[in-house]
Amino acid sequence: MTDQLQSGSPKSVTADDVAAMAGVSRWTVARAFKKAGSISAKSRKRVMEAAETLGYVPDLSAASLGSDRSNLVALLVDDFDNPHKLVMLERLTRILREAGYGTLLVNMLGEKDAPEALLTASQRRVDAAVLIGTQFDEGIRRTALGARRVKKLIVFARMSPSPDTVSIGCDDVTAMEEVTRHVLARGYRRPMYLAGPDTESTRLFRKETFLRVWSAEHPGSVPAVIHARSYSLADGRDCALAFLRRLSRDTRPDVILCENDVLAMGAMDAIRADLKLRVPQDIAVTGFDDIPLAASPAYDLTTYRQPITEMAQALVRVLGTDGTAQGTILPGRFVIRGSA
Amino acid sequence: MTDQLQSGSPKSVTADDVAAMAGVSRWTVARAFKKAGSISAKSRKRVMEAAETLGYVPDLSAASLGSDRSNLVALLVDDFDNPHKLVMLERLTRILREAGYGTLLVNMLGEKDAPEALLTASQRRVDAAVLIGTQFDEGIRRTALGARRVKKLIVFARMSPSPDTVSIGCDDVTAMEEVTRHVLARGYRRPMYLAGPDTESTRLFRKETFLRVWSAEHPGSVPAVIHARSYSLADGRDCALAFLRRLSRDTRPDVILCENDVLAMGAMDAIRADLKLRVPQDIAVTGFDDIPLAASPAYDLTTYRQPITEMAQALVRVLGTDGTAQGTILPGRFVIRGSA
DNA sequence: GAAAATTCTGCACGCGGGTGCATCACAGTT
DNA sequence: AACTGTGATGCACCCGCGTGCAGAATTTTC
Repeated sequence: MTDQLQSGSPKSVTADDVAAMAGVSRWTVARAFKKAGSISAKSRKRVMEAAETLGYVPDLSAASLGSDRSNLVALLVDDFDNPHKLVMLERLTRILREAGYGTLLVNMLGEKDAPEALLTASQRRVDAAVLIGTQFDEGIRRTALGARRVKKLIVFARMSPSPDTVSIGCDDVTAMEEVTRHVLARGYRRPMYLAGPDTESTRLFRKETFLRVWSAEHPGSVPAVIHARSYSLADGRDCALAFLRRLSRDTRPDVILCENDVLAMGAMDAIRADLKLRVPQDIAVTGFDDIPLAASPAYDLTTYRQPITEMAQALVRVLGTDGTAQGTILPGRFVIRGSA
Repeated sequence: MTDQLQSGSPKSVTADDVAAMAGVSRWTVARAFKKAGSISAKSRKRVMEAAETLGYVPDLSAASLGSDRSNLVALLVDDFDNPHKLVMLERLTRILREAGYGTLLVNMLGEKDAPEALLTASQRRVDAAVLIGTQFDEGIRRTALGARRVKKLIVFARMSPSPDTVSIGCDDVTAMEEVTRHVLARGYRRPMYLAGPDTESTRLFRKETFLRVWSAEHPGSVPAVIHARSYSLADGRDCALAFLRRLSRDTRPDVILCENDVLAMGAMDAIRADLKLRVPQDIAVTGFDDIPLAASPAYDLTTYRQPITEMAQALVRVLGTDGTAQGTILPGRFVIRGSA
């Protein structure tokens, strides 16, 4: 029993073995495994039975050598601090697998690492490289041009302006309009915006939309905007605290709109644990993403849920498209809870 | 620019192209790319320069066809509800990549799906399949025996009794002894244990260790043990609430030890939001894993950190071992915060 | 019932590179 | 100057399957 796993069968079973057993040629075996293969029902049955008893499964890495598609997509992630990434990974791996794709998970260690990360993906002949909520894409795009094996570059949960990448994301503009209107309707007067790192490559329109809608309603008033060093709980807390601590009761904001839930939770930690204030009575907070913990009574965060499932389905559609595919922008859902 | 990505170069550059440019044979090119290749410094330099200008990178899926190793490992995950998985994925993908391995992320949708999940992995000729904190492994082990292409089956962050799998995990026994002693030292008298699903295949020794240590100190007293339906925030909360709600101030536990942080947070939500009690004054709570949010003041959870980095390094070592490798049990670190 | 239109089926060749061995060049020996 | 040992290099063959096409087996048509 012990070594069955190691040396159960010296060589793995190939299409030839199945062909021999079924009394057909290797190519007929291959046809039996393609849904569109022109093959008689009889021999397909024979082949499938032989494959079953032999435990044969086609070798995809060999298959991708001959054909020009591997049914493999690389998921490039650069920020594992955000629990929302786990939601995305779950949905993407599930839906991609159901559509017949394998997923290669590549950890981008930093901006300088991006080209190499893409390279390792291209070495596996991926059908597409998907940047998941990545902050930088311009440099990556250029290396993608170099790595000829990357056939498609897809930006997921972000909007890329590059003409040769496909973006699939949530409709940030509509979303943030809704959030801002809600904040306006609740009568808040001194808003503040807590954004992520202030890099020009960030392609979110949340901040801009908020400022636009707010200013339209309150001409002349310019909300404060601060940028956290990273999208992490600790940085969100530090950043919010550093800003709020210097303000008096009258000058401090009465609502903080945050670029995502993690920053929002950090801000809530600062407000409650550090400043000993209450949410939402003293300062209200909104987030973005609706990560699982946002629903916990410990935060009870008003936030906006991205349509991850629909976005993943759109991704599958793009993968199936041969030519130049269209990007997709999908509406999410505003989730009102107690924090604002 | 737009279509460079699509059709930049009709065919990708192969070792032959590099060989032609460097004036050597294809095999010399291959040697230049292996660290141990017997090749003269001069021709290696020529080859590398040619490869550089041509933008050549060896094709790993072709390489894995010829050799018997693919430098690819499959990560099988069945529970994306736990943020701790994200920590594991980050560490594993990082360290595996640094060691030259690619990672295939496979979402196991449920217990019945496990065999098929393993199959899809084996179709890519993975060097190993790693079960990450998976609840079931016995059934999987059997299918692994069937799927001859899976050369190694590794159980990560769990202990599997199967002789033909390699387990890499945290020393649960020592860990839980430490947690229990801490609880004892703090003078708690009516403990309760909140465990995950009660399946026999769960290979954690936390519950058993807690009961053993506690009973040794308090002979005769048998702590209550309840099982949540899943390792999710909501189930932890529901389960804890259902149990606690029926108890009076005198009979309810004064400390709840939870099998992981997510359950602990769920329990804290039940205690504070539902029962309007305080943590730790009314009921203390401990977790396990030390997920990032455990450090937030909103939970401030006393917990135990698994040595993920060391575990990932141990995994790399096992992958490099050709014969039957040894499992590894590593010590973690007890993290005392305010919740207990 | 024969000819024509359709399936089926088999095959040569290729994908990009690995393995093991045979060959070759060059340095050191006698 | 002929000889040997060692490292460098080239080559045949293989990995497991896809593609495109030609030949065989059916089915359809008149």
